[in-house]
Amino acid sequence: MSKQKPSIPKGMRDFGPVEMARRNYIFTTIRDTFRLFGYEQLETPAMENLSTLTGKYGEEGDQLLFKVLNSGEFLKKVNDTAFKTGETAVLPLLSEKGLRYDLTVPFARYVVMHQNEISFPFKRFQMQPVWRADRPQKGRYREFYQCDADVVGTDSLICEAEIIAMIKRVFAAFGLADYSIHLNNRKILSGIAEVAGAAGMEAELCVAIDKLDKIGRERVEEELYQKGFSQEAVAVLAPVLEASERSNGEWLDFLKAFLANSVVGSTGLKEVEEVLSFLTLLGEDTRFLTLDPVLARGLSYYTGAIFEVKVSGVGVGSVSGGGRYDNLTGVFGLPDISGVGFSFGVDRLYDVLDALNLFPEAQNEGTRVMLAHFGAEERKQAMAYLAAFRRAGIAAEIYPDLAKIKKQFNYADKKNIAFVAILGAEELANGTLGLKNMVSGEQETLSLEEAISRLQG
RNA sequence: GUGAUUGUAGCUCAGCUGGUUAGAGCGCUGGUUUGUGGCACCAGAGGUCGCCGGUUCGAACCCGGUCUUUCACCCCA
Repeated sequence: MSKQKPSIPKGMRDFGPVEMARRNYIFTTIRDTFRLFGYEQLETPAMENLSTLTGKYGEEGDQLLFKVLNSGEFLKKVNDTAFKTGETAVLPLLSEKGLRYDLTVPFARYVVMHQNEISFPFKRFQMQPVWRADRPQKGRYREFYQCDADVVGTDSLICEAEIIAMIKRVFAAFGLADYSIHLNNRKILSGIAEVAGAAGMEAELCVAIDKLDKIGRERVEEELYQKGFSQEAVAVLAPVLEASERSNGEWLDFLKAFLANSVVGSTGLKEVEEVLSFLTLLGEDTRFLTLDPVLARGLSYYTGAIFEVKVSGVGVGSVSGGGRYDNLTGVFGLPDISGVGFSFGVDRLYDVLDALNLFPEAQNEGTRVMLAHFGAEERKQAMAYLAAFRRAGIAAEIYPDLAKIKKQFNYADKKNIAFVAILGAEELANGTLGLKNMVSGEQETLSLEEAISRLQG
């Protein structure tokens, strides 16, 4: 065996103890919030049948799926004709499983498979990694975690209001004060397209319009022309694209007039207003909430509300997003189930909290006391103390090797252990132990009971 | 998928127009200190210069390929 340099696949990461402590802080905060709002946890397998995944994320999405090679003689099924036909013919013969691309589609699959056991509305959350084979870059990885919460089986806009409330709760818990929840509605986008006389070109309109804050009005208009929008259409869109920032109220007034002749558009607007009023009933103000009719988001399956959360002042993309999808389970044979959901991007939240220095100081979540010993006899006695500490609920460990006391202290110091309990010949004879506070440097000689109460304090 | 970019010790990085034995800081190991960590001083270990190939008398340095890093585009958490 030749030596090989250890490495991990592109775009994937290890998480060390410090990172894990911080990630768990994020997970715990989000999980507590989901539970507080009545969501139940679900997990689905890392792999799904490829047929479950393909065609759900558009052509681009299919390209980004990680496919898993069939086990056994995976070439057996590939014959000459298939091989000559090319990838599209060969792929299904080679691979029938793939890694999940998001949590929403597996959830939809789950709902359909278990429709008879589920009582609707069904509220679940799911926190698991997903995989995408795109090129990694800032804040984008090939393996990353999503924390999804979805409700299916109701079209009540209370769900939308609650999603906003949950986002606010989570962000408040993190101490984030400068962020905004962008809210839009797919029907408003449809209405805008309709008013512009480009009813069939919603998708193109969305992709272009969504980039407004990123590339500016002129380049959006350029792109619209490129995609075949007429002069008149772009002219009609002008007041929407105007850079001047409107307040939520101003947007509502503007849209009421702008969408007056569009039935869908007006419906969308009504939905937004209803979400806002439910939010008020929940006792939530509209701080952090930005009406953003230009927000489109990529995924094409949204049919109602659309959310996206951006944190200001850090170069990280959106940290959370979601929306309502009216017919997600339709492709799996269960029509007319409306759902709404959203997702926190843990990895991006991590970057945000890190950049803003918002992680709490690592509290004493590690070992509280380490037992150090001067020899084999002392170590034996230390084992008894070790067990006693643990019975008392004190996180304790023993230095496992017979080593110089200096080395043992060094270990405790590196690991930020608060106390070291020392056992030497003297302590052994007296039935005591030396307890040293590693921060203050103070040391006292105590009985086991005294040490326990000191450590519990 | 397109266009750039990065790779030298465990980590962060020097390394001149190609020249003989590739360096620093931090960390690590040992010692000053056989009952005490952090601080200081001393000593030491540690590198196929990402990998493969090419040019050259000679390559960490130049060229090609490949992997990886980072960034923009597309798209997206």
